Amino acid sequence: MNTSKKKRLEANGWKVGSSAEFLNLTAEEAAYVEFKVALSKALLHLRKSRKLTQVDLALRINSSQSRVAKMEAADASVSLDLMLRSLFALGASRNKVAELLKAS
Amino acid sequence: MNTSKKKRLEANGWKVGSSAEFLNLTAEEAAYVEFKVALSKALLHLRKSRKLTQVDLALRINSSQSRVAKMEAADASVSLDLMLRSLFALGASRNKVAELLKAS
DNA sequence: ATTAACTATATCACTTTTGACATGGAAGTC
DNA sequence: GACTTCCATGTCAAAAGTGATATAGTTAAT
Repeated sequence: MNTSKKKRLEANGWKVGSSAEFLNLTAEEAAYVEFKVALSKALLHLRKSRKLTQVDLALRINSSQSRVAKMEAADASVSLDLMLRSLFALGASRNKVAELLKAS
Repeated sequence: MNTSKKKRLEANGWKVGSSAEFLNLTAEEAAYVEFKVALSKALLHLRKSRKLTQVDLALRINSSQSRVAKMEAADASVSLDLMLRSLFALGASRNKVAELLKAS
């Protein structure tokens, strides 16, 4: 990973280790981040397809517009739990979610 | 839902509402729980197939044996984040996880 | 150029999740 | 029985995630 990418990740709150520890974490950490990004895209698309605003969705899940925005930005401060709960709140089935998660 | 099931869920820390609020939450909450259970089963099977003990896995993910046990029990106190991170730590790919999540 | 509607980003008190630890139970070995 | 290995469950201080709020940026319409 180059320095600028590392900087970018760190700037968004992602912990980026180094050396051996870094190498150990990379594969699973990368998978985690990719997974989160896939969820964020799915969320955005599903929300749009439902013709809802971020505020609409926030109300449905008892959250706030800012949190929805962060979910869709795959921000490090949001959990996969919240993102998945949101997808389910938008009516996505478990199978649908599984489908959405497949690598593009 | 009958009373005994409700009691069981509550005893394990699941919040079970009632009346209208209860009805609203059911579908997505059910999807969430089913999702978590699917992950817990996948975790158990993957760990076993790798011939690892709960302690082994705990060490790999910088967690503890008790947390792993709770993950495999789909305990309410564990996040999907931790469970997914664990799956990735066991070498599961995003596609593999998507596959595992399909309803049986 | 204003206004209105929607989204992005930052901060913070409060809540939930966490690893660690303790302990008990189950299944096997000697 | 005593010992070992593995898993289940409870508790708790510390860490991470949360909704709320504020505010700024964007897009479109009049």
